[in-house]
Amino acid sequence: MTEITPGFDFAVSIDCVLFGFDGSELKILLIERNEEPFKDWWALPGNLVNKEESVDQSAQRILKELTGLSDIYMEQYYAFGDVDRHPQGRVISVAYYAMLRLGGEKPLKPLSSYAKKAQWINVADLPKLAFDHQHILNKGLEKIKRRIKHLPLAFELLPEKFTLTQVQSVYELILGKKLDKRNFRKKILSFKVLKELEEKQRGVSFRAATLYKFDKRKYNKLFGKEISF
Amino acid sequence: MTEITPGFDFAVSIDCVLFGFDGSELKILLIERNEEPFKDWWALPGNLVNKEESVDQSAQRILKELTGLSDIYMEQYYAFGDVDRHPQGRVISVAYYAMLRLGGEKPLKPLSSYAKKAQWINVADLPKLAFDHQHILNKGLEKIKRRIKHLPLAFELLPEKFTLTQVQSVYELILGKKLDKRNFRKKILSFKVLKELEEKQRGVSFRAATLYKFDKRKYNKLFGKEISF
DNA sequence: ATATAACGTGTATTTTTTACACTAAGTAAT
DNA sequence: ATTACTTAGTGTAAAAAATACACGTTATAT
Repeated sequence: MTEITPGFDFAVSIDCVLFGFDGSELKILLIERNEEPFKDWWALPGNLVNKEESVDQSAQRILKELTGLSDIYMEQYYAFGDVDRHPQGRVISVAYYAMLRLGGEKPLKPLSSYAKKAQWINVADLPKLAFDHQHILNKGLEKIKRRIKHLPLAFELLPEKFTLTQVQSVYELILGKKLDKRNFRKKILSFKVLKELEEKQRGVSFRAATLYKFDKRKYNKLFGKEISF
Repeated sequence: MTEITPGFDFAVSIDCVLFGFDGSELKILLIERNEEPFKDWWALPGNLVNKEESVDQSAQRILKELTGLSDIYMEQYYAFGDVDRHPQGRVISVAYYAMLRLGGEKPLKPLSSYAKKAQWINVADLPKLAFDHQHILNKGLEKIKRRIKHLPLAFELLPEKFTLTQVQSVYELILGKKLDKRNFRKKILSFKVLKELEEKQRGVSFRAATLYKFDKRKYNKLFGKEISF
Protein backbone atom coordinates (compact mmCIF):
# COMPACT_ATOMS: atom_id res chain seq x y z
CA MET A 1 0.00 0.00 0.00
CA THR A 2 1.80 3.11 -1.18
CA GLU A 3 1.35 6.03 1.19
CA ILE A 4 1.73 9.06 -0.99
CA THR A 5 -0.37 11.95 0.26
CA PRO A 6 -2.30 13.26 -2.66
CA GLY A 7 -2.84 16.95 -3.11
CA PHE A 8 -4.84 19.37 -5.13
CA ASP A 9 -2.90 18.84 -8.31
CA PHE A 10 -5.45 17.49 -10.76
CA ALA A 11 -7.27 19.27 -13.51
CA VAL A 12 -10.82 18.42 -14.44
CA SER A 13 -12.08 18.90 -17.94
CA ILE A 14 -15.37 18.61 -19.76
CA ASP A 15 -15.89 17.01 -23.13
CA CYS A 16 -19.16 17.43 -24.96
CA VAL A 17 -20.55 14.89 -27.37
CA LEU A 18 -23.31 16.57 -29.32
CA PHE A 19 -25.27 14.50 -31.75
CA GLY A 20 -27.11 16.32 -34.47
CA PHE A 21 -29.58 15.30 -37.11
CA ASP A 22 -30.14 17.42 -40.19
CA GLY A 23 -33.01 15.48 -41.63
CA SER A 24 -30.93 12.78 -43.17
CA GLU A 25 -27.51 12.36 -41.60
CA LEU A 26 -26.34 11.79 -38.04
CA LYS A 27 -23.58 14.23 -37.14
CA ILE A 28 -21.24 15.10 -34.32
CA LEU A 29 -20.07 18.53 -33.32
CA LEU A 30 -16.29 18.84 -33.48
CA ILE A 31 -13.85 21.69 -33.16
CA GLU A 32 -10.53 22.23 -34.79
CA ARG A 33 -8.07 22.94 -32.02
CA ASN A 34 -5.99 26.07 -32.01
CA GLU A 35 -3.80 25.19 -29.03
CA GLU A 36 -1.19 22.64 -28.16
CA PRO A 37 -1.34 19.78 -27.53
CA PHE A 38 -3.05 18.43 -30.64
CA LYS A 39 -3.06 21.85 -32.30
CA ASP A 40 -4.91 21.65 -35.64
CA TRP A 41 -6.52 18.33 -34.76
CA TRP A 42 -10.22 17.72 -34.63
CA ALA A 43 -11.53 17.20 -31.13
CA LEU A 44 -14.69 17.13 -29.09
CA PRO A 45 -15.56 20.55 -27.68
CA GLY A 46 -13.88 20.48 -24.30
CA ASN A 47 -11.79 22.43 -21.87
CA LEU A 48 -10.83 22.74 -18.23
CA VAL A 49 -13.33 23.31 -15.45
CA ASN A 50 -12.83 26.52 -13.52
CA LYS A 51 -12.61 26.49 -9.78
CA GLU A 52 -15.68 28.55 -9.12
CA GLU A 53 -18.15 26.66 -11.26
CA SER A 54 -19.81 23.26 -10.93
CA VAL A 55 -19.05 20.69 -13.57
CA ASP A 56 -22.58 21.08 -14.94
CA GLN A 57 -22.16 24.82 -15.25
CA SER A 58 -18.75 24.32 -16.73
CA ALA A 59 -20.15 22.10 -19.44
CA GLN A 60 -22.52 24.87 -20.48
CA ARG A 61 -19.81 27.52 -20.48
CA ILE A 62 -17.31 25.45 -22.40
CA LEU A 63 -19.79 24.46 -25.04
CA LYS A 64 -20.69 28.09 -25.53
CA GLU A 65 -17.10 29.30 -25.68
CA LEU A 66 -16.06 26.72 -28.21
CA THR A 67 -19.11 26.55 -30.42
CA GLY A 68 -21.36 29.49 -29.65
CA LEU A 69 -24.19 27.19 -28.61
CA SER A 70 -26.01 27.97 -25.39
CA ASP A 71 -28.86 26.57 -23.36
CA ILE A 72 -28.35 23.06 -24.62
CA TYR A 73 -29.42 20.48 -22.06
CA MET A 74 -26.58 18.02 -21.78
CA GLU A 75 -26.46 14.92 -19.66
CA GLN A 76 -23.34 13.68 -17.93
CA TYR A 77 -22.50 10.11 -18.78
CA TYR A 78 -19.00 9.15 -17.76
CA ALA A 79 -15.74 10.34 -16.22
CA PHE A 80 -12.57 9.34 -18.02
CA GLY A 81 -9.63 9.04 -15.71
CA ASP A 82 -6.73 7.10 -17.14
CA VAL A 83 -3.33 8.31 -16.02
CA ASP A 84 -1.94 9.06 -19.44
CA ARG A 85 -5.01 10.35 -21.20
CA HIS A 86 -3.64 13.88 -21.31
CA PRO A 87 -0.01 14.51 -22.29
CA GLN A 88 0.42 17.59 -20.11
CA GLY A 89 -0.69 16.39 -16.76
CA ARG A 90 -3.30 14.59 -14.80
CA VAL A 91 -6.63 15.58 -16.28
CA ILE A 92 -9.88 13.82 -15.47
CA SER A 93 -12.50 14.43 -18.09
CA VAL A 94 -16.19 14.40 -17.41
CA ALA A 95 -18.19 13.69 -20.56
CA TYR A 96 -21.61 15.05 -21.43
CA TYR A 97 -23.88 14.32 -24.34
CA ALA A 98 -26.87 15.94 -25.96
CA MET A 99 -28.98 15.36 -28.99
CA LEU A 100 -29.92 18.27 -31.23
CA ARG A 101 -31.96 19.11 -34.24
CA LEU A 102 -29.93 20.84 -36.94
CA GLY A 103 -31.28 23.61 -39.08
CA GLY A 104 -29.76 26.57 -40.89
CA GLU A 105 -30.52 28.74 -37.84
CA LYS A 106 -27.63 28.06 -35.57
CA PRO A 107 -24.32 29.69 -36.47
CA LEU A 108 -21.31 27.92 -35.06
CA LYS A 109 -18.95 30.61 -33.82
CA PRO A 110 -16.25 29.81 -31.32
CA LEU A 111 -16.03 32.73 -28.85
CA SER A 112 -12.67 31.59 -27.61
CA SER A 113 -9.47 31.40 -29.60
CA TYR A 114 -9.06 27.91 -28.25
CA ALA A 115 -10.94 26.59 -31.26
CA LYS A 116 -10.29 27.65 -34.83
CA LYS A 117 -13.73 26.54 -35.83
CA ALA A 118 -16.59 24.30 -34.89
CA GLN A 119 -18.33 22.09 -37.39
CA TRP A 120 -20.91 19.35 -37.63
CA ILE A 121 -19.25 16.24 -39.02
CA ASN A 122 -20.98 13.18 -40.34
CA VAL A 123 -20.67 10.29 -37.91
CA ALA A 124 -20.07 7.94 -40.79
CA ASP A 125 -17.05 9.96 -41.86
CA LEU A 126 -15.03 11.00 -38.84
CA PRO A 127 -11.45 12.26 -38.84
CA LYS A 128 -8.86 11.11 -36.35
CA LEU A 129 -9.55 12.76 -33.02
CA ALA A 130 -7.31 14.32 -30.38
CA PHE A 131 -6.64 12.72 -26.99
CA ASP A 132 -8.92 9.76 -26.19
CA HIS A 133 -11.85 11.49 -27.84
CA GLN A 134 -12.68 8.62 -30.16
CA HIS A 135 -13.12 6.48 -27.09
CA ILE A 136 -15.26 9.09 -25.36
CA LEU A 137 -17.40 9.41 -28.46
CA ASN A 138 -17.87 5.64 -28.78
CA LYS A 139 -19.08 5.43 -25.24
CA GLY A 140 -21.46 8.30 -25.95
CA LEU A 141 -22.88 6.48 -28.93
CA GLU A 142 -23.52 3.37 -26.86
CA LYS A 143 -25.28 5.57 -24.36
CA ILE A 144 -27.74 7.09 -26.80
CA LYS A 145 -28.41 3.70 -28.37
CA ARG A 146 -29.58 2.43 -25.03
CA ARG A 147 -31.40 5.66 -24.38
CA ILE A 148 -33.60 5.82 -27.43
CA LYS A 149 -34.71 2.29 -26.76
CA HIS A 150 -36.12 3.35 -23.44
CA LEU A 151 -37.87 6.52 -24.08
CA PRO A 152 -38.59 7.92 -27.49
CA LEU A 153 -36.01 10.55 -26.90
CA ALA A 154 -34.82 11.05 -30.41
CA PHE A 155 -37.27 13.94 -30.62
CA GLU A 156 -34.51 16.17 -29.39
CA LEU A 157 -32.85 15.50 -32.69
CA LEU A 158 -35.83 16.38 -34.82
CA PRO A 159 -37.07 19.74 -36.03
CA GLU A 160 -40.19 21.16 -34.44
CA LYS A 161 -42.34 19.67 -37.15
CA PHE A 162 -41.27 16.38 -38.60
CA THR A 163 -42.49 13.39 -40.52
CA LEU A 164 -42.70 9.87 -39.21
CA THR A 165 -40.21 8.80 -41.83
CA GLN A 166 -37.72 11.24 -40.36
CA VAL A 167 -38.23 9.79 -36.92
CA GLN A 168 -37.61 6.36 -38.32
CA SER A 169 -34.44 7.55 -40.04
CA VAL A 170 -33.06 8.84 -36.77
CA TYR A 171 -33.71 5.53 -35.09
CA GLU A 172 -32.19 3.60 -37.94
CA LEU A 173 -29.08 5.78 -37.98
CA ILE A 174 -28.51 5.52 -34.27
CA LEU A 175 -29.28 1.85 -34.00
CA GLY A 176 -27.50 1.05 -37.21
CA LYS A 177 -30.23 -1.14 -38.65
CA LYS A 178 -33.36 -1.05 -40.76
CA LEU A 179 -36.76 -1.12 -39.08
CA ASP A 180 -40.17 -2.14 -40.35
CA LYS A 181 -42.19 0.89 -41.34
CA ARG A 182 -45.59 -0.23 -40.18
CA ASN A 183 -44.41 -1.62 -36.88
CA PHE A 184 -42.26 1.40 -36.20
CA ARG A 185 -45.16 3.76 -36.73
CA LYS A 186 -47.47 1.66 -34.63
CA LYS A 187 -44.99 1.73 -31.76
CA ILE A 188 -44.03 5.37 -31.94
CA LEU A 189 -47.66 6.44 -32.11
CA SER A 190 -48.55 4.12 -29.23
CA PHE A 191 -46.49 6.31 -26.92
CA LYS A 192 -49.06 9.01 -27.61
CA VAL A 193 -46.62 11.86 -27.45
CA LEU A 194 -47.05 12.95 -31.05
CA LYS A 195 -49.63 15.40 -32.28
CA GLU A 196 -50.59 15.03 -35.91
CA LEU A 197 -50.75 18.38 -37.67
CA GLU A 198 -53.04 19.52 -40.46
CA GLU A 199 -49.95 20.60 -42.27
CA LYS A 200 -47.95 18.66 -44.81
CA GLN A 201 -44.35 18.71 -45.84
CA ARG A 202 -43.43 21.39 -48.42
CA GLY A 203 -40.78 21.67 -51.06
CA VAL A 204 -40.22 17.99 -51.60
CA SER A 205 -40.33 16.10 -54.81
CA PHE A 206 -43.01 13.43 -54.76
CA ARG A 207 -45.75 12.96 -52.29
CA ALA A 208 -45.54 15.12 -49.18
CA ALA A 209 -45.80 13.47 -45.79
CA THR A 210 -47.94 14.56 -42.87
CA LEU A 211 -46.11 16.59 -40.25
CA TYR A 212 -46.17 15.82 -36.55
CA LYS A 213 -45.29 17.74 -33.42
CA PHE A 214 -43.88 16.48 -30.19
CA ASP A 215 -46.27 16.86 -27.23
CA LYS A 216 -44.04 17.75 -24.28
CA ARG A 217 -46.80 17.60 -21.68
CA LYS A 218 -47.66 14.02 -22.39
CA TYR A 219 -44.03 13.17 -22.83
CA ASN A 220 -43.11 14.20 -19.33
CA LYS A 221 -45.66 11.82 -17.93
CA LEU A 222 -43.87 8.92 -19.50
CA PHE A 223 -40.90 7.49 -17.69
CA GLY A 224 -39.38 4.15 -17.14
CA LYS A 225 -40.95 1.79 -19.63
CA GLU A 226 -38.75 -0.89 -18.27
CA ILE A 227 -38.71 -4.62 -17.89
CA SER A 228 -41.69 -5.65 -15.87
CA PHE A 229 -41.80 -8.11 -13.02
CA MET B 1 -17.25 35.36 -20.20
CA THR B 2 -14.80 35.30 -17.28
CA GLU B 3 -11.25 34.60 -18.41
CA ILE B 4 -9.62 32.98 -15.41
CA THR B 5 -6.93 30.54 -16.45
CA PRO B 6 -7.60 27.34 -14.59
CA GLY B 7 -4.74 25.34 -13.18
CA PHE B 8 -4.05 21.99 -11.68
CA ASP B 9 -5.67 22.73 -8.39
CA PHE B 10 -8.49 20.22 -8.13
CA ALA B 11 -8.61 17.02 -6.18
CA VAL B 12 -10.46 13.99 -7.42
CA SER B 13 -11.97 11.50 -5.06
CA ILE B 14 -13.70 8.17 -5.28
CA ASP B 15 -16.80 7.14 -3.39
CA CYS B 16 -17.93 3.56 -3.34
CA VAL B 17 -21.53 2.50 -2.95
CA LEU B 18 -21.55 -1.19 -2.13
CA PHE B 19 -24.86 -2.92 -1.85
CA GLY B 20 -24.94 -6.15 0.07
CA PHE B 21 -27.56 -8.79 0.64
CA ASP B 22 -27.31 -11.15 3.58
CA GLY B 23 -30.23 -13.37 2.67
CA SER B 24 -32.89 -11.10 4.03
CA GLU B 25 -31.82 -7.46 4.25
CA LEU B 26 -30.40 -5.00 1.76
CA LYS B 27 -27.36 -3.26 3.19
CA ILE B 28 -24.83 -0.59 2.36
CA LEU B 29 -21.19 -0.56 3.31
CA LEU B 30 -20.29 2.48 5.37
CA ILE B 31 -17.26 3.59 7.28
CA GLU B 32 -16.95 5.66 10.39
CA ARG B 33 -14.54 8.46 9.58
CA ASN B 34 -11.46 9.05 11.69
CA GLU B 35 -10.38 12.30 10.05
CA GLU B 36 -11.67 15.81 9.68
CA PRO B 37 -13.83 16.96 8.12
CA PHE B 38 -16.79 14.97 9.37
CA LYS B 39 -14.67 13.05 11.88
CA ASP B 40 -16.79 10.38 13.60
CA TRP B 41 -19.52 10.60 10.96
CA TRP B 42 -20.68 7.72 8.86
CA ALA B 43 -19.69 8.02 5.23
CA LEU B 44 -19.34 6.06 2.05
CA PRO B 45 -15.90 4.50 1.69
CA GLY B 46 -14.04 7.13 -0.28
CA ASN B 47 -10.79 9.02 -0.53
CA LEU B 48 -8.62 11.00 -2.90
CA VAL B 49 -7.23 9.61 -6.12
CA ASN B 50 -3.45 9.47 -6.32
CA LYS B 51 -1.63 10.98 -9.22
CA GLU B 52 -0.12 7.79 -10.53
CA GLU B 53 -3.24 5.67 -10.65
CA SER B 54 -6.29 5.66 -12.90
CA VAL B 55 -9.64 6.37 -11.32
CA ASP B 56 -10.62 2.72 -11.79
CA GLN B 57 -7.47 1.54 -10.02
CA SER B 58 -7.99 4.13 -7.36
CA ALA B 59 -11.47 2.86 -6.63
CA GLN B 60 -10.04 -0.60 -6.00
CA ARG B 61 -7.26 0.70 -3.77
CA ILE B 62 -9.49 2.96 -1.73
CA LEU B 63 -12.07 0.30 -1.16
CA LYS B 64 -9.37 -2.04 0.05
CA GLU B 65 -7.74 0.50 2.35
CA LEU B 66 -10.97 1.50 3.99
CA THR B 67 -12.74 -1.81 4.24
CA GLY B 68 -10.27 -4.59 3.52
CA LEU B 69 -12.28 -5.76 0.53
CA SER B 70 -10.41 -6.49 -2.67
CA ASP B 71 -11.17 -7.68 -6.18
CA ILE B 72 -14.68 -6.34 -6.12
CA TYR B 73 -15.85 -5.38 -9.57
CA MET B 74 -17.30 -1.91 -9.28
CA GLU B 75 -18.89 0.13 -12.01
CA GLN B 76 -18.53 3.86 -12.32
CA TYR B 77 -21.85 5.66 -12.47
CA TYR B 78 -21.51 9.38 -11.92
CA ALA B 79 -19.16 12.24 -11.18
CA PHE B 80 -20.30 14.71 -8.55
CA GLY B 81 -18.87 18.15 -9.10
CA ASP B 82 -20.69 20.87 -7.23
CA VAL B 83 -18.49 23.71 -6.07
CA ASP B 84 -19.24 23.42 -2.39
CA ARG B 85 -19.55 19.67 -2.01
CA HIS B 86 -16.32 19.46 -0.01
CA PRO B 87 -15.59 21.96 2.74
CA GLN B 88 -11.82 21.91 2.27
CA GLY B 89 -11.45 22.62 -1.39
CA ARG B 90 -12.53 21.75 -4.85
CA VAL B 91 -13.00 18.00 -4.93
CA ILE B 92 -14.73 16.19 -7.75
CA SER B 93 -15.95 12.79 -6.69
CA VAL B 94 -16.34 9.88 -9.03
CA ALA B 95 -18.82 7.35 -7.70
CA TYR B 96 -18.74 3.59 -8.19
CA TYR B 97 -21.19 0.93 -7.22
CA ALA B 98 -21.13 -2.81 -6.79
CA MET B 99 -23.50 -5.46 -5.57
CA LEU B 100 -22.26 -8.15 -3.22
CA ARG B 101 -23.38 -11.26 -1.51
CA LEU B 102 -22.80 -11.14 2.22
CA GLY B 103 -21.72 -14.09 4.27
CA GLY B 104 -19.74 -14.55 7.44
CA GLU B 105 -16.58 -15.00 5.38
CA LYS B 106 -15.52 -11.45 4.70
CA PRO B 107 -13.92 -9.59 7.59
CA LEU B 108 -14.21 -5.84 7.34
CA LYS B 109 -10.86 -4.43 8.42
CA PRO B 110 -9.85 -0.92 7.46
CA LEU B 111 -6.13 -1.01 6.59
CA SER B 112 -5.88 2.75 6.82
CA SER B 113 -6.40 4.88 9.91
CA TYR B 114 -8.66 7.03 7.82
CA ALA B 115 -11.59 4.88 8.87
CA LYS B 116 -12.29 3.78 12.42
CA LYS B 117 -14.35 0.91 11.19
CA ALA B 118 -16.34 -0.35 8.26
CA GLN B 119 -19.77 -1.85 8.66
CA TRP B 120 -22.72 -3.11 6.66
CA ILE B 121 -25.72 -0.98 7.50
CA ASN B 122 -29.31 -1.74 6.67
CA VAL B 123 -30.56 0.48 3.87
CA ALA B 124 -33.84 0.89 5.69
CA ASP B 125 -32.04 2.31 8.69
CA LEU B 126 -29.32 4.70 7.61
CA PRO B 127 -27.60 7.29 9.76
CA LYS B 128 -26.91 10.81 8.59
CA LEU B 129 -24.01 10.74 6.17
CA ALA B 130 -21.00 12.99 5.65
CA PHE B 131 -20.60 15.36 2.69
CA ASP B 132 -23.17 14.82 -0.07
CA HIS B 133 -23.03 11.08 0.45
CA GLN B 134 -26.76 10.66 0.90
CA HIS B 135 -27.21 12.18 -2.52
CA ILE B 136 -24.53 9.94 -4.02
CA LEU B 137 -26.16 6.93 -2.46
CA ASN B 138 -29.62 7.85 -3.73
CA LYS B 139 -28.32 8.13 -7.23
CA GLY B 140 -26.66 4.75 -6.82
CA LEU B 141 -29.92 3.20 -5.73
CA GLU B 142 -31.72 4.56 -8.77
CA LYS B 143 -28.97 3.08 -10.87
CA ILE B 144 -29.31 -0.45 -9.58
CA LYS B 145 -33.09 -0.25 -9.81
CA ARG B 146 -32.80 0.39 -13.49
CA ARG B 147 -30.08 -2.17 -13.77
CA ILE B 148 -31.85 -5.17 -12.33
CA LYS B 149 -34.78 -4.50 -14.60
CA HIS B 150 -32.56 -4.92 -17.59
CA LEU B 151 -30.47 -7.88 -16.86
CA PRO B 152 -31.02 -10.28 -14.04
CA LEU B 153 -28.01 -8.88 -12.35
CA ALA B 154 -29.01 -9.25 -8.77
CA PHE B 155 -27.12 -12.53 -8.77
CA GLU B 156 -24.08 -10.62 -7.67
CA LEU B 157 -25.92 -10.10 -4.44
CA LEU B 158 -26.77 -13.72 -3.87
CA PRO B 159 -24.71 -16.52 -2.36
CA GLU B 160 -23.33 -19.17 -4.69
CA LYS B 161 -26.32 -21.35 -4.03
CA PHE B 162 -29.63 -19.67 -3.46
CA THR B 163 -33.35 -20.24 -3.50
CA LEU B 164 -35.79 -18.57 -5.83
CA THR B 165 -37.47 -16.96 -2.88
CA GLN B 166 -34.16 -15.27 -2.04
CA VAL B 167 -33.88 -13.93 -5.56
CA GLN B 168 -37.35 -12.56 -5.27
CA SER B 169 -36.53 -10.91 -1.95
CA VAL B 170 -33.59 -9.12 -3.50
CA TYR B 171 -35.76 -7.77 -6.28
CA GLU B 172 -38.46 -6.72 -3.90
CA LEU B 173 -35.99 -4.94 -1.64
CA ILE B 174 -34.33 -3.06 -4.46
CA LEU B 175 -37.51 -2.18 -6.28
CA GLY B 176 -39.34 -1.47 -3.08
CA LYS B 177 -42.45 -3.43 -3.94
CA LYS B 178 -44.00 -6.88 -3.73
CA LEU B 179 -43.94 -9.18 -6.73
CA ASP B 180 -46.13 -12.12 -7.69
CA LYS B 181 -44.38 -15.38 -6.85
CA ARG B 182 -45.48 -17.42 -9.83
CA ASN B 183 -44.88 -14.73 -12.38
CA PHE B 184 -41.53 -13.86 -10.88
CA ARG B 185 -40.32 -17.44 -11.07
CA LYS B 186 -41.58 -17.85 -14.58
CA LYS B 187 -39.69 -14.75 -15.68
CA ILE B 188 -36.47 -15.42 -13.86
CA LEU B 189 -36.34 -18.99 -15.12
CA SER B 190 -37.14 -17.83 -18.66
CA PHE B 191 -33.75 -16.12 -18.80
CA LYS B 192 -32.26 -19.61 -18.61
CA VAL B 193 -29.28 -18.58 -16.58
CA LEU B 194 -30.12 -20.62 -13.51
CA LYS B 195 -29.11 -24.20 -12.93
CA GLU B 196 -31.33 -26.16 -10.60
CA LEU B 197 -29.30 -28.20 -8.12
CA GLU B 198 -30.09 -31.58 -6.58
CA GLU B 199 -29.44 -29.99 -3.24
CA LYS B 200 -31.91 -28.42 -0.89
CA GLN B 201 -31.66 -25.72 1.70
CA ARG B 202 -30.39 -26.85 5.13
CA GLY B 203 -30.90 -25.63 8.63
CA VAL B 204 -34.22 -23.97 8.13
CA SER B 205 -37.39 -24.50 10.05
CA PHE B 206 -40.16 -25.69 7.77
CA ARG B 207 -39.94 -26.96 4.26
CA ALA B 208 -36.55 -26.57 2.58
CA ALA B 209 -36.43 -24.95 -0.84
CA THR B 210 -34.51 -26.17 -3.87
CA LEU B 211 -31.17 -24.46 -4.40
CA TYR B 212 -30.12 -22.91 -7.67
CA LYS B 213 -26.80 -21.82 -9.14
CA PHE B 214 -26.09 -19.00 -11.50
CA ASP B 215 -24.79 -20.18 -14.89
CA LYS B 216 -22.21 -17.59 -15.91
CA ARG B 217 -21.63 -18.99 -19.39
CA LYS B 218 -25.22 -18.57 -20.44
CA TYR B 219 -25.43 -15.31 -18.63
CA ASN B 220 -22.66 -13.72 -20.67
CA LYS B 221 -24.55 -14.50 -23.83
CA LEU B 222 -27.42 -12.38 -22.66
CA PHE B 223 -27.12 -8.67 -23.17
CA GLY B 224 -29.42 -5.89 -24.03
CA LYS B 225 -32.94 -7.22 -23.61
CA GLU B 226 -34.16 -3.82 -24.54
CA ILE B 227 -37.19 -2.23 -26.10
CA SER B 228 -37.70 -3.67 -29.52
CA PHE B 229 -38.51 -1.84 -32.69
C1' DA C 1 -51.16 11.94 -69.43
C1' DT C 2 -47.79 9.24 -67.50
C1' DA C 3 -44.02 7.71 -64.77
C1' DT C 4 -42.00 8.04 -60.40
C1' DA C 5 -41.01 7.67 -55.67
C1' DA C 6 -42.29 8.04 -51.18
C1' DC C 7 -46.64 7.91 -48.28
C1' DG C 8 -49.74 5.42 -45.51
C1' DT C 9 -52.30 1.60 -43.97
C1' DG C 10 -54.29 -3.75 -41.57
C1' DT C 11 -54.34 -8.37 -40.18
C1' DA C 12 -53.06 -12.73 -38.50
C1' DT C 13 -49.68 -15.13 -35.56
C1' DT C 14 -46.73 -15.50 -31.87
C1' DT C 15 -44.91 -14.05 -27.67
C1' DT C 16 -45.16 -11.81 -23.37
C1' DT C 17 -47.51 -10.11 -19.49
C1' DT C 18 -50.76 -10.26 -16.03
C1' DA C 19 -54.03 -11.93 -12.58
C1' DC C 20 -55.12 -15.30 -9.57
C1' DA C 21 -55.37 -19.82 -5.25
C1' DC C 22 -54.50 -24.14 -3.78
C1' DT C 23 -51.84 -28.53 -2.58
C1' DA C 24 -47.32 -30.45 -1.05
C1' DA C 25 -43.64 -30.98 2.06
C1' DG C 26 -40.93 -30.45 5.90
C1' DT C 27 -40.47 -28.89 11.00
C1' DA C 28 -41.87 -28.37 15.73
C1' DA C 29 -44.69 -29.03 19.46
C1' DT C 30 -47.74 -31.97 22.10
C1' DA D 1 -47.95 -40.29 15.83
C1' DT D 2 -50.89 -36.67 15.29
C1' DT D 3 -51.44 -32.01 14.62
C1' DA D 4 -50.44 -27.32 13.70
C1' DC D 5 -47.66 -24.39 11.25
C1' DT D 6 -45.05 -22.28 7.64
C1' DT D 7 -42.93 -21.92 3.35
C1' DA D 8 -42.36 -24.34 -1.31
C1' DG D 9 -44.06 -25.08 -5.52
C1' DT D 10 -47.20 -25.21 -9.37
C1' DG D 11 -50.99 -23.86 -14.09
C1' DT D 12 -54.18 -21.59 -16.80
C1' DA D 13 -56.83 -18.26 -19.03
C1' DA D 14 -57.17 -13.59 -20.67
C1' DA D 15 -55.07 -9.39 -22.26
C1' DA D 16 -51.42 -6.89 -24.26
C1' DA D 17 -47.43 -6.46 -27.08
C1' DA D 18 -44.37 -7.84 -30.75
C1' DT D 19 -43.65 -9.52 -35.20
C1' DA D 20 -44.05 -10.57 -40.12
C1' DC D 21 -45.68 -9.17 -44.19
C1' DA D 22 -47.60 -6.19 -49.43
C1' DC D 23 -50.13 -3.07 -51.88
C1' DG D 24 -53.13 0.88 -53.23
C1' DT D 25 -52.58 6.17 -52.79
C1' DT D 26 -50.90 10.64 -53.80
C1' DA D 27 -48.06 14.53 -54.89
C1' DT D 28 -44.50 15.86 -58.14
C1' DA D 29 -41.86 16.07 -62.42
C1' DT D 30 -41.58 15.41 -67.18
